[in-house]
Amino acid sequence: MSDTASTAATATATATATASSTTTEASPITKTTVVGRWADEPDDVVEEPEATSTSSATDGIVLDSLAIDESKKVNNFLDDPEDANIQAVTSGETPYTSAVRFEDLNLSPELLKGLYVEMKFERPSKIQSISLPMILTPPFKNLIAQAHNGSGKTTCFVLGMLSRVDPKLGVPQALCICPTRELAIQNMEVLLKMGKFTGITSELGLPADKANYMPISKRAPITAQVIIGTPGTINKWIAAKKLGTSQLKILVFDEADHMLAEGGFKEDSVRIMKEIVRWSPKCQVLLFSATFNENVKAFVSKIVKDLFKQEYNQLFVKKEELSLDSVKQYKVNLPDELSKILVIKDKIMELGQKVGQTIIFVKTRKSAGMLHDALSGYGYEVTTIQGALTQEDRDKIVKEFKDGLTQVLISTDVLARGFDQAQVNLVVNYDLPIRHDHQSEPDHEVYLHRIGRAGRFGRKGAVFNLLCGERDNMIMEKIERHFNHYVTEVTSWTDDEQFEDALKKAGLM
DNA sequence: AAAAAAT
Repeated sequence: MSDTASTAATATATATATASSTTTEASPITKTTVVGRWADEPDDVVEEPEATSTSSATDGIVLDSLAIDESKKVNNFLDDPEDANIQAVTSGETPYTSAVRFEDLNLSPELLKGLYVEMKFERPSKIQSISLPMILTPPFKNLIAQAHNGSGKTTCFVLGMLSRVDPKLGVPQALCICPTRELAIQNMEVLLKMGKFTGITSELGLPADKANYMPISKRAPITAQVIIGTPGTINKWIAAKKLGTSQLKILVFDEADHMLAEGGFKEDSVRIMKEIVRWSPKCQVLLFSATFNENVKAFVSKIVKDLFKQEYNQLFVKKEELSLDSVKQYKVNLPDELSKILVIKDKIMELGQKVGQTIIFVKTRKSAGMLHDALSGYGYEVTTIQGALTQEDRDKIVKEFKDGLTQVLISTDVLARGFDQAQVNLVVNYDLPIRHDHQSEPDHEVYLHRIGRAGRFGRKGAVFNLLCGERDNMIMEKIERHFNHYVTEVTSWTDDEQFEDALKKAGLM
């Protein structure tokens, strides 16, 4: 806990943990047509009895400069109840004012046009209004930013990259590293759309499949201004001197906690950082994710501090406030593994299709295939994605799902993070996510990312966790405790009405 | 008894 705030200035202020936004209770924003506007978490239920006598001292929200502004009523970081659950820790003297409109950000007319015309955004979301001034105000400080799933983080760093690039300079100036091929592609799609009128050039840094393979030595040096890719390929390009790092102005890690986690992509990511800091010591670093557990948070802060030797800002959300209130979570106890398949066949397939698209998460590639075969055998149409498929197949299956041609997608954790499809209203955990070093412990972060595939941008959603046996129940309980979020039980797995009811209560029917 | 990236 005490680790992170070490470099920051130290005037503490608390965020009011008890949300006071009870005004719009009658008409929560449930429309699936919400565009580019933070529909926001509904007002809070009165759960936790005493757990919230927040110890301000340990939370360390430091709003040194902001506090000054506050007296002038310039910023609304603290006044706005909407922002109460994002904690800002700023360093140094730079004052920031949260952006009420995109016009407040000194963006180029081309970029504004992209936001309004192409993206159809209206106003910055919460994380956007807070983080964009931090990203775009000189001196360009590094930023470690946590925000809820589906709250618009991608826009923050894509806008950051697009506005830092000098269009006249035909060399790589912005680099974004992602954990999966799918996420890199998705981020590139956002970049192309948002940057449509800027003329800024970009390229994906992904491994080529066999058909398009070209030895790295024969490749021409990269001249695109923005590169988005996966760590292996980016490292390869840098090592082969095909990707110059001397003009880089901004470096982004999407899903940064995973990118810097032990057993994740830590080594690759650190290598990229070291190479870049060597040639572009003033390069701005942005680390974004919905999750930063205490371990990773400590490491991430340390590496940013040690390597880049610059001031950095931080935005964090308490884990108890990370579950989306718009996504209703359920658990179903089942007598055996076979009934998991039956419950999906009899309940999920029927009901799920009525309320939108569904993603079913499984633990292994093998169980993905087994479930797929079983459901196909029953005559249902499902598609499956996992990392062992060819790149071509992966792209095709994602595209079909995004185009709405398929309704139910079985996936390993390859899509657990970042995958953005507004029509996904239902997530099923066929297996609960568990830590691979301690099989009896849940992987809290993966759980949160998985359920965050539903309820994008304030939309309604539901999650069914399929439990089988004492161990599953224990893991579920640990997850509930960790996020301080009760998961409702569907008591009879054979009762149609209970499932229908659950979806109704989730606001989906 | 592990996902993913990539060699």
